[in-house]
Amino acid sequence: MTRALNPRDFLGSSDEVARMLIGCVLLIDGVGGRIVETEAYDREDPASHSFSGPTPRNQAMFGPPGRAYVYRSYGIHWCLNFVCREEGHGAGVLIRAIEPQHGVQTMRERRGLDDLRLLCSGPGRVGQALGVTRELNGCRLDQAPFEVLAADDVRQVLTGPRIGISKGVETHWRFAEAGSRFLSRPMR
DNA sequence: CGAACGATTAGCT
DNA sequence: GCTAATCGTTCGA
Repeated sequence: MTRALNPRDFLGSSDEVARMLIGCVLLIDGVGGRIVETEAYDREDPASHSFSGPTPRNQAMFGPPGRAYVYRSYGIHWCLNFVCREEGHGAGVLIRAIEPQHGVQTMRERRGLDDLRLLCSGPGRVGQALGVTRELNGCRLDQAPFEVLAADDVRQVLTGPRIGISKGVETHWRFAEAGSRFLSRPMR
């Protein structure tokens, strides 16, 4: 039996939650799979959207934990975060890569690709494959259309520097499942 | 109000 | 490896 995560599971610091999420299963309307790569962000973190305080875009990051924070990246991609820590803090975990398991055909159609390895290996790709849109911003992760299931097996988690940021480079808050073929980039 | 800049990706060299 | 695509958000004047 796999347990569904509830808001209490997201009370930890963003790096703790980001590590915990590796191996958990994320589904949106039944489509998704195993989370294999995450990154943590926090209010006291110059790389974070929340660093300069609440704005219209990042308000979900300052809302209750256990909900989604969705933002548009480079004017093109929808990226999905899980809000964590206490309400008002501004902490979150970016879902960077998933191992496709459920609704693979739907994901292939949304992505216009067949290659399993390229379906969800990057935050923008995850958004497209799982059908993430602005409407999901602020939605609870323990209610439809979301399902987040606790990891049922433990594998080694690697850490390293986050990708695509210019500040906070020294904070190694990227987490990935060791040996996964579905990472956005290999973990050194 | 204008302008710079992304928590990226795909496609080409 | 390099860069265009593409547009909402943020910040300075």
